[in-house]
Amino acid sequence: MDKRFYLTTPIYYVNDVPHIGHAYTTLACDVLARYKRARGYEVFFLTGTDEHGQKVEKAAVSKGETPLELADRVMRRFLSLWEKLGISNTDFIRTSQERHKKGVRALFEKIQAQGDIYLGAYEDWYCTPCETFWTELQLMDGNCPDCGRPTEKLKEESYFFRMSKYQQALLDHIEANPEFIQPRSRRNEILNFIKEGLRDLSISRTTFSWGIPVPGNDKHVIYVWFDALTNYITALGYPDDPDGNFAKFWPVDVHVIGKDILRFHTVYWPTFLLAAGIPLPKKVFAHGWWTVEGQKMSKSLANVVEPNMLVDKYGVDPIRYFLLREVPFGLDGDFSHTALIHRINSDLANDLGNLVSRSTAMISKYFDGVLPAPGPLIPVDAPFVARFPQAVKAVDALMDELAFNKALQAIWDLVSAANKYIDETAPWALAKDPADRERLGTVMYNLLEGLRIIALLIGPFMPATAASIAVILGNDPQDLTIEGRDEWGGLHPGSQIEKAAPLFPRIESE
RNA sequence: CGCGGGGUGGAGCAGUCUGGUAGCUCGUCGGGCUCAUAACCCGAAGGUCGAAGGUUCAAAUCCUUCCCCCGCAACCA
Repeated sequence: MDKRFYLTTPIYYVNDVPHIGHAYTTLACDVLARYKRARGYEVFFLTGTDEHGQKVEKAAVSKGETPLELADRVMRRFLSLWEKLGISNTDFIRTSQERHKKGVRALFEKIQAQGDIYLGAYEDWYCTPCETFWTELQLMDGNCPDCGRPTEKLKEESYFFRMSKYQQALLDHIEANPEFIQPRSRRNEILNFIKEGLRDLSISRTTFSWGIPVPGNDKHVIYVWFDALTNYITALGYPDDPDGNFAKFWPVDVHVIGKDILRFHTVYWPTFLLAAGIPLPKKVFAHGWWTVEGQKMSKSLANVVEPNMLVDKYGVDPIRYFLLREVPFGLDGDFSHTALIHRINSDLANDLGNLVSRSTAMISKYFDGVLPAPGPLIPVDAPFVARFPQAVKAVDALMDELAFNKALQAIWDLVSAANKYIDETAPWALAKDPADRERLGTVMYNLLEGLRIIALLIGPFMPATAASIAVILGNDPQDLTIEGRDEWGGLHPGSQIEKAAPLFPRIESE
């Protein structure tokens, strides 16, 4: 098996400041990246910012700064949020960086050299905010079919990419690779779109200058999507590949995106790559959107959820947990404070936090904090112990499907089982009779060993919590490796167990 | 014929692709326990799965028709 894994977030457009949607995409990738690392993979986890285009140019002008100054400013907000959320990206690419521009030019030239880019003229309706051209047929009452705003008729000299030429090849690829577009409903959407027929795509603009000039023709800048999508290979070093990352990590294992940019990633990008003779991504996964308290997120409603504020109020791990647990990845979900508080109190404080508290309290009380050696298992132990290897396996499969909420469910089944195990074995009763000393030790060992494995599995989702539990168990909090440590029996009898302070205080309703 | 999402016990949802005893979380009610963050464990009540028709030995799940609800200014994952 190939122990390398490359995954990406979209690069975020600097015309907007970070909100919960950006955080969601990036967190999902971070969890997957951490999981794969814990499984012994060499992981390349890329995120970054998309900085070119007319909208950025206009926004900068209106604020009296240069586009690059604006990009610098907004880019830093993304960086600081990622730091705050514990994002473990390998690289951060900016489309204004020379390494990127160089790669974009190279890709453009390569496709051009083989005859799939030609200079033509464009006469169509242009929606400036969407940066998209529409044909007369596509317009709705003369307005942009996507956003409904007015369009203007533009005749523009433009370079075109022969996307139509790759229609069949793309269809064949999608048919032959059912995993390519996830979830499946999205795949059908795209198949229908392609079957309606692909037009050649305009891939240059002459109406503004903040972008990458077309090689050999300074009047044109390269279309922002051609520019932006290429980040996925320029970050690896395409075309020169000085560090060997491109050879090592391409094709990408998964592009994680929001559902709004599906077409760009499953039609435009793959056809560019086909034309350039570069292998296609293995998977594109489009997740759903968040509403807020039942309503669409919007600036006018002032309900855009600001991730920094959330983290300050509730802590990083609870937010990471909530976003990935609450909603199946791929479907839309609703963000509400009551749901968040409920998750924190119920899942984190009552189930997990309390489990850690009661377990370590008993070790402390009955064994002075020294982990006893387990004796023979009796029938009540076996099903409990047997759950763990099953769950480990299930979580592994679910992570590969990006089914984060199901993976967390599977882990929480273990937490519940552990709480139930305490109830069934009633250690407090065993503690009363010295004759049950060995039995009590067995129960306590099984409990703490279960906790160790639970903490390992939780690690990618809640790194700080996993580290805290590791400390409590006397393990190295820096090392959250799962591979090779997920088998039953990893705790050493005799090690010192700390009596834990509450991991997650309950949030009392206001 | 505009597009998209949805209608499953009180609430919020999964299950629908790959038909086969209707499931989860919360809430409610009852019980147990006392190690623990008034946390934990068990049990119960509660649904003709929007409607009608069809296919089938069998349909929440497939097909047909219909009804209802939500979103579609901008921003954007």
